[in-house]
Amino acid sequence: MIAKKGCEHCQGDSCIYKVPIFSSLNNEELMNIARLIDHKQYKKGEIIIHEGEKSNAITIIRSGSAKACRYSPDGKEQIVYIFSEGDFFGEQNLLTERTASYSVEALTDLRVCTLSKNDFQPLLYKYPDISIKILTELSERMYRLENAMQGMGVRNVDYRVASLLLEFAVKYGSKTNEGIIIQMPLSREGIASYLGVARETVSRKLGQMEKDGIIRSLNNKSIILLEPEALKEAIGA
Amino acid sequence: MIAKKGCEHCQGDSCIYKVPIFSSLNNEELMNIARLIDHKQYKKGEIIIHEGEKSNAITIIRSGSAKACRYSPDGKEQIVYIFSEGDFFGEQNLLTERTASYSVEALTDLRVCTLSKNDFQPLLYKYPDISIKILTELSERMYRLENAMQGMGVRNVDYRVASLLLEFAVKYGSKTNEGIIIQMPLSREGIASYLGVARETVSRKLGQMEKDGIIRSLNNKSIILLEPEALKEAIGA
DNA sequence: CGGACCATTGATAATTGTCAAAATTCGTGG
DNA sequence: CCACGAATTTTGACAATTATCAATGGTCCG
Repeated sequence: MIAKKGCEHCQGDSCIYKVPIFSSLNNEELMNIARLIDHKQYKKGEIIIHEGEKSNAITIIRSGSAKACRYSPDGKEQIVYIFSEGDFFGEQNLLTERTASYSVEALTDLRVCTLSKNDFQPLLYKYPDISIKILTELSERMYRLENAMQGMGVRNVDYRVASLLLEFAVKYGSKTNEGIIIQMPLSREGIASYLGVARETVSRKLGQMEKDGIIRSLNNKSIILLEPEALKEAIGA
Repeated sequence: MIAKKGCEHCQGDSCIYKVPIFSSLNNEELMNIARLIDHKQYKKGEIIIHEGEKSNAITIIRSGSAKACRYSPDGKEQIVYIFSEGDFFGEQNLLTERTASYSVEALTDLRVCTLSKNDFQPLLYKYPDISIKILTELSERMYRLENAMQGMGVRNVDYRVASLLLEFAVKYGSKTNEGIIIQMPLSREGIASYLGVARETVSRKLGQMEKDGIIRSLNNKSIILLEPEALKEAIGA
């Protein structure tokens, strides 16, 4: 991990310009905040926070992606979020005294901004819009968690795999004349750990979908959705 | 459902005095807000919001409890939250244009306060503390959802039943010399739908725990935890 | 007391997890 | 650019867990 104090290298390209939570502020306000921000870089595989650790900063992703996960005592991993550019984490630490409820690990090389608790809290009072943006974003995340909970509670694995592909198609997909090509942020093992099933089960389900002509797997990191409509139907949407 | 406009019947006992999200305000501020609030009552079993409906108010529970649930097309229910006194819902509607992501049904007779979107939004700007209180509460809920997700993803049913009993022991339990007696807010079917398993499986697991001397079921609505420590051990805490 | 509703139990089936082995993919260094 | 070894993924066989269906037994409340 490499850290840089302040924003002297950003030259108007600071992360705060592209982060939704600051989007309601004007230029001068942004400049003031920019001075409070530290920049850091991580290599793929590096851990940014450890579950259970005390942290005193909010971290905002400038580029790259990361997974947030929890581990059970027997070592099983459950991925709870996938963060990409513009997403933030560590906000719990700003409000409560709770330690991190998940670990965050870089899925790619990662550039982030951090803002310490002491610097951040006054901003919430000074600019109520920031709180409201955060509330909006947390609502969005809760919606996803509720969905995931429902998926794991009452849906079978086919449904969950289909949901995941559609979710990734929106976030990491681009249209081609053959279908939607998805740059998968997770390995098969990662997918398994996101859906709460065994790695082998993911292989089998994707294999079946490929036989059925719904998807085509180019390699371990990209999948083409040949029949997105079939997936939407499978999840009843 | 019975509705009363304003707070003329509350006589200083308005819900806003007992609701955490307003706890940072002084008396005069509370009085001003009290005038914006409507009171409503529901009978056990009544639906307060339907999933998918548009709603323009935040609802705060004054007394009683309610379940928030989602239904899949084949009619399976997944309970995502259980709300009791002081909890609120509908806050998504205040910030986004999204329709309700879950239905809410009264588990007991219920008294609630509601505050309309139009009245509530200005408060967030006027009193940043309210946003912060809501953020804190949402963080709490996300923590629970993340836990639930992990439970459903990587834990077996024994673990989940044990977690539920411990969760309920804190919220709905009282100490006796025999153990902790829990007034269960949910039927066996409700427990099943909260944990994402079949009703029969819950019966079997609780039956096994009773055989093992860990719990004693008094009737369908109350359970005594004879060996809370055994449960804590079962969840690895 | 009776009837409706809810919970339990048993038998069986379906789905998914686990373990082991083979096949593929990936990244590095020549 | 190719080849090689490591890592990841796929496949198969089997086991374990839980869902489902059906019947029985309890409980609650008028």
